[in-house]
Amino acid sequence: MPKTKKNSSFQSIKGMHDILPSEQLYWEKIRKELKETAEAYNFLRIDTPIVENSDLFQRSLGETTDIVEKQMFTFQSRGGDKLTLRPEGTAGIMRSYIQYGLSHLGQPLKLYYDGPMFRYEQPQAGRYRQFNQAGFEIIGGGDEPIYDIQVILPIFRLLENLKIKNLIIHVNTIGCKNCRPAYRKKLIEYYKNHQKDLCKDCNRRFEDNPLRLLDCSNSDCAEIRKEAPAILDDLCNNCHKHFKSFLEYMEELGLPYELDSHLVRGLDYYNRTVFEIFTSGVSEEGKSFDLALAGGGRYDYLAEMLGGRSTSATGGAIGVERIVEALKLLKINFGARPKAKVFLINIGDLARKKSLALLEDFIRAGVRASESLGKDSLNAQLRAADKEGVEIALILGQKEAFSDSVIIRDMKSGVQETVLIKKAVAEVKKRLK
RNA sequence: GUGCCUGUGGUUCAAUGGUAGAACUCCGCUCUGUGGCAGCGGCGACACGGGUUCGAUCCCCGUCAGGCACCCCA
Repeated sequence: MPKTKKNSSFQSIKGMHDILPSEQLYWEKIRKELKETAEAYNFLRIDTPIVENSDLFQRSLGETTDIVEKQMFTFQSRGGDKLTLRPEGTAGIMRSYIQYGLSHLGQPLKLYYDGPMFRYEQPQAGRYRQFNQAGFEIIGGGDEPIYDIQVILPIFRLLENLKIKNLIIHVNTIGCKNCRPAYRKKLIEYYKNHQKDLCKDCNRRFEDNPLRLLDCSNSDCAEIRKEAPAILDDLCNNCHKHFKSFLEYMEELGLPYELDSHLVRGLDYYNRTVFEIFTSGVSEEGKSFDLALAGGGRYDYLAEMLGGRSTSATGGAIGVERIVEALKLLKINFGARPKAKVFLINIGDLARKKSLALLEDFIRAGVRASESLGKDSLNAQLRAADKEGVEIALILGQKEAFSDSVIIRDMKSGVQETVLIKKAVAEVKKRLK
């Protein structure tokens, strides 16, 4: 047969990765911890669609944010609606909250979720175009800082339970609609005099999003920033009290935090408390890393922005791929997948027919069993059994098939015994004890 | 979107301006009813397109993909 040369083959879309069987242990563990943590802290699960109206994100995230300007996967439906693959989880949840009047479920309402998000970005380490976030939201019930803490706590505990070390919570406040505009003005005022010394990115930020001037890493800009007004000095009374109280809770709980006056989140819907959680360290290969694992903040204006009643809210999300990345860097493993205990070997047509039914008996009895029905030789099948590391092999050959019996072979000792097929499950169970 | 680096079997790596070799994995045989070891064998690759050349996997350009950094963020 002449070989046909493939001149094209499919591969996954840029920035969208497969989670292969070899990685699934991480994901299973994370999902399990997420569910347990969320339930321990009384959060209710919510799942919202992956696709929403583009307007939902435009209005909630802000027209001039990077996400809306250039990172959304937007398309038109056959009906002509402009739709977008969700770039984050909060907007959809708030939409659902308003749509179904979820305030009736009680206030505050604590919700959690996890699922894929989409952003059209340049992929690199720990950054994908399709990625998974797990998040916690607390909606309604007032804007007390204790709710900010109640979002940070489960996120932090979840990371802790996954054995991720060196966690540090960067916190800041970005004020409210009363004090932020004044501060913004002051900031612009200050930077206007230094505009010519700023890097070109900062000149762009100056126009679009002045708060972002605060986290440029350019050394000249950093120099200028030293003298820049700090928002902490310009908070209104309420915001000041709010943040102070928030910090007191952090202290009280002994959570490792760091005041980071440059932390300003990119999305418009945030106000007051903002936070990001990092882990850092040195991998076994000697590579040092500093990973942002989670982030969030208060978003008291979002409900109104979406046409709902004014409702306080706060939340945060974890980047699941980032966690997997951290677990790999830290060489954290969670044990192996449970293996099959029994391997069923068959030789000959009659035996093969009977072995399938026998396999069913084991599955129904809750004994993990494996087989290699496609192989013919006893050797090959024993080898396969050995590779799977089973304790017991069942050999169903022609002779046995005729007498409705089967050989039970202890793989370690090599001791064998022939029993009737209908007694096989019971006999094997006895041995596995 | 920008800059730098990189694309050779499933994986990790070689070699070469005259179309490629190994290790591991996988499959088979030795062993047609008894595994692990060993020996032997098999499947399997130059990302794609164009250019230079008698001839390109190698040199050049483009595309795509990956890595890193910026931007931004999870």
